Amino acid sequence: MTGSAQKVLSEDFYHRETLIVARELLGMRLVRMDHGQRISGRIVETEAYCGEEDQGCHCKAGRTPRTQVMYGPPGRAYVYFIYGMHWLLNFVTEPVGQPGAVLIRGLLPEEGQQLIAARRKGQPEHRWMDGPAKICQALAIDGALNGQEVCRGDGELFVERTPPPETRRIHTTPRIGLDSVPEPWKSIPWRFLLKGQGN
DNA sequence: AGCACGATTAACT
DNA sequence: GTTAATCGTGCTC
Repeated sequence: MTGSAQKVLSEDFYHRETLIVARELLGMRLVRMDHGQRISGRIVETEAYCGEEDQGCHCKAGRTPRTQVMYGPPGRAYVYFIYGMHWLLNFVTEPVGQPGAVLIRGLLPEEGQQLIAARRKGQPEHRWMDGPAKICQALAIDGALNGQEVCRGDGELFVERTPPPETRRIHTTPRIGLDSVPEPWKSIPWRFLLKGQGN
């Protein structure tokens, strides 16, 4: 086993409460393999979507072709299309049969800047991946990755463990874009942000 | 078979 | 602060 493989978050990491996974993903390094080259960034913003009871979660509709992957094993990508033009990346959490996912909303670029710049044409570096759809654009992520394992170092997409950030750098707010979702789901603070370096 | 709406973004004023 | 762009999904008829 190589050194880098040991740093890759395994299925066990995702096989936990969605809120825990969303919080602990902050600071970790998301890696996208692009034709043998690494594109990566530190995760600085996430949101938790927690099962059928959560009226902000797609799983409120139950098991459908779209939500199927969230009911499957953890450590998979849930990638879906929205607003007729954008892809969004999530990681599936919780045991099989218990749906949940963490939306990746913000990354600070670390590797592959040249490749990112080519896809985020004309944008300044601090705007490259400061939104969930921008991440998918920068990392060339679309529906083809839906359902793929993200807990293997030899995959196209995975996360590497980093030293945990200081607790005081972690902030929470309500989730974004759930205006028509009923309370308490609309206001519950399930958005997690890592502050303090570059944001 | 048809339709309303959305876990967004960029480009406006 | 506002708005258009654009289409898959899930619900209704």
